[in-house]
Parts: sequence; C-alpha cells; structure tokens
Amino acid sequence: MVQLLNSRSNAENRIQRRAEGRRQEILRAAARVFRRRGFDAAGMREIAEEADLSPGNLYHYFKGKQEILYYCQDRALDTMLATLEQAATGETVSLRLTQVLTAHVRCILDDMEGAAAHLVVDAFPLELRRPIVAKRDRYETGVRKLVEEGEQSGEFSVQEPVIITRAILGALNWTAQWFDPDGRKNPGEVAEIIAAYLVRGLRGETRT
Amino acid sequence: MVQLLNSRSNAENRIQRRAEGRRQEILRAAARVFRRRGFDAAGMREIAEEADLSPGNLYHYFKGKQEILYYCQDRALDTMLATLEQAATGETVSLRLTQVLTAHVRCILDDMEGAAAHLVVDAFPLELRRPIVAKRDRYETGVRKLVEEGEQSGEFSVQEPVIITRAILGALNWTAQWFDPDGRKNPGEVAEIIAAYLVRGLRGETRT
DNA sequence: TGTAGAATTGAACAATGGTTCAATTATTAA
DNA sequence: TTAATAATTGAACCATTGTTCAATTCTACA
Repeated sequence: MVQLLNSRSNAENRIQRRAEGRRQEILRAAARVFRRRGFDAAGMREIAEEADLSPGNLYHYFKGKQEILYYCQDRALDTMLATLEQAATGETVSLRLTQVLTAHVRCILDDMEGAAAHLVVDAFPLELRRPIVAKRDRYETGVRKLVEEGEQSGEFSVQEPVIITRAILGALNWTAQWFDPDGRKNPGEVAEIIAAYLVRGLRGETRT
Repeated sequence: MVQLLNSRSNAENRIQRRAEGRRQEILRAAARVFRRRGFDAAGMREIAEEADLSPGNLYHYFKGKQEILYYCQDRALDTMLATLEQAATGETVSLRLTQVLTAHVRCILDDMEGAAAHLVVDAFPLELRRPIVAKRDRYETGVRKLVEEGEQSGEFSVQEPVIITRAILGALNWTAQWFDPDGRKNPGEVAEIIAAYLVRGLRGETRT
C-alpha cells in the first residue's frame, strides 16, 4: 500500500519533471526568438521550430504566446531580484550597486530570457501584465534604494534618483540591442565597463 | 508664354506642397502609433485612423509600412545629426556633449518621430535599411568623437569609448519606454538631468 | 462648364499568424 | 501484453494584416 503510493508518486514526479524540462526548453527557444524578432514579430511557428517541435505542441505546455513571454520575463526578473538580495550585504554601496548592475547586464546578455525581460507587455491581459509590472517595479525600486543609500552614506551625490535610476536601467537594457556575441568583448567585460561607468556618474562632482 | 510657365509652375508647387503637407501629417500620426505599439504591432488601419484618412489612402503617399517608418527615422536622425553639427563649436567638450545628449532626449520625448528613430529595422529590405543604419552609425560616431575629444582634452577619462557611447545612447533611447507626459518632469527637465548625469560619469575618478 | 489630374474610398484579396483539435504515436505501469 | 495516460502532429480554422484597385470624389485650370 505504501509501496503503491510511492510508485505512483515517483511516476508523477518523473512525468512532471519531464514536462517541466520540456517547458524550460521551450522558454529558452522562445526567448531566443523574442530576442531576435521582438515579441510581435516572433511567430509561434518559428518558436516551435527553434524548440524542435510542432506549432500545435506548444499549446500542450503553454496557453499561448503571451504566456510564454510571461514566463520568460518572470524567470529573468526572479534572477535579477535574487541579485538584489545577494547584494544586500556588501562593504560599500558602490560595490553593491556595481554588482547588481553587472549582474543585470550579464542576465541580459548571457541568459536568453534576460533579453526578453523588458519587452513591452502593455497589450497583455491584466492577469499576466500585473505581476510582471509589479516585479519590474520591485526591481527598479530596489536599484533606486541602493542609489539613495549611496546618497545617504555620502558615496553618491544624486538629486533625482527616480530619473537617474531609469537612465541606468535604460543603459543596461539597451545592451540587448547592440551587443554582438562575436565582438571583441564578452558579456562579463561589457557588464563591468558599463556598470563602472554608471556608478562613477553617481559620485560627487569633479568640477575642475 | 512665360506667364503660362509660371502658372503651371505655381500649380505644381502648390500641389506638391499640399501632398508634402499630407505626408508630414501621416508621418506624425504614424510616429505616434509606432511609439505606442512598436512597429510590428502598429497596424496600417490604426495609422490611417490616427491620420484621419482611409487605409488605402496611405498608399497614395507611401509605398508601404516600412517606408513610413523609414521616413520617420530619417527625419529624426537628421534632427539629431543637425544637433551634432551645431555643437561643433562650444566652449568645452563637456558643454557640447551635454547639449547633444539633451537634444537627443528632447528629440525622443518631444518629437513624435524621435521615439521611432531606433526601432529595429533588421527585417527591412536593404535599400531602406542601409541608409538608416548608416545614419545611425554616423550619429553614434559623432557622439563617440565627442567623448574621445573630451578624453584628449583632459575633461574626460574614458577607456572604452565605443561601449560607453552605446551605454549613453541606451540610457537616452530608453526614455521613450518610461517617460510619462503627465509626470512631474517635462521633457526638457528630464533631458537635462540625464545628460548631466551621463556626462558626469565621463569625468575622472573621484575615489575618496 | 468641362476636362484632366490628384486624392480618396472601401471592398476585396492573399498572406500570415495564433490557435484548435481529431487522430496518432509514445510512454508507462500493471 | 494491454490499457491508460501523456505527448505529438499537421491540417484546418478564423481573425487579422498589408496591400491592391476600380470607382468615385475633389481640385484646379482653361
């Protein structure tokens, strides 16, 4: 009896794991297509081909195209939020913010879902859009808090943290548009260069 | 005889001016829709409605949707390139660059076509894509030259001008995604805050 | 007033895109 | 080996989209 339950339970777990693995594959494939084409021009047939299955099969795993993007973005934002938490304990705010910004760029350039994280979801139904926008806002708020902490600790001199934070995030997110994997710099290098520049701009004036 | 030529010439001019005016109206309307929806989700029927004419009528003035975006981007890039030229003569490189960056943001937030300037044209036919990409590159090169000049004049300390320039442009272009016309800051204010921040980051280290 | 050219329309066309679904195949457990 | 469940397929469906085009309307000129 206990064995029977275990047997069924193991089978369900295996089946779920297989389906979940398949879902991850699809998300990765979709993220590549979204990155290449943007959301609207990314076709389900192209995603299916990228994931090596048939178009109709996608619907066994996801309800539709918007849900696929939703999960891509959800994953990427989770990764970014985790970076924020890990950076909670650092020696200086500069250091912590640099870590966060570096990780952000790496997420975008290294992780497939990363580049899809900030695609526009305005036209999505509310139940998909709301949690994504909320997560984005949470992340942005976290970054802004760091900027403000640096202002309070005297490391930074910032008068408009909201706007500056968005400029920072813009610089980071835009890397998806121009980064060339075959270029002379790898994602990590690009990430560090940009993060250092952005953090430097937060420091006090150097009028000479 | 001379009068006849004048009369015809005047009529042609008037007709051309009318058609050109109409074209500008369409471009402005299209830019608004492109900005709202992105290129792929912007529909010709929606553009026609925004321009207050019928969908078929658009094709009297433009060959198609891609050509409409092409002209939007062409205009915006002309504006930006003009700013670059005007900034050729300034007291300091800092000042000149600040002017360029400020104008860039204003172009994006104030001019309708501005927000469409950097939409992706990868899928366009070559004869449309090439001149746009060339203009973008020209602009980017111009900005980078300013950054490098500041490095040479000692105003800036920059080791990777290509990457930094792209980060700068990313921060500027991204304003189209988050700027809220009903917000507390107008385009000019946002432009100045961001430009000042980005230029500040180019200055030498302030390690303390 | 008549004519020619410019401009406009709205229905239709062909292609495309997201999605459905019945049939089939694959997998798993007993 | 059989049966049940999971997964897959590919054709079809329906809606949408960019575009065409014949007919009509508008404008300007003689």
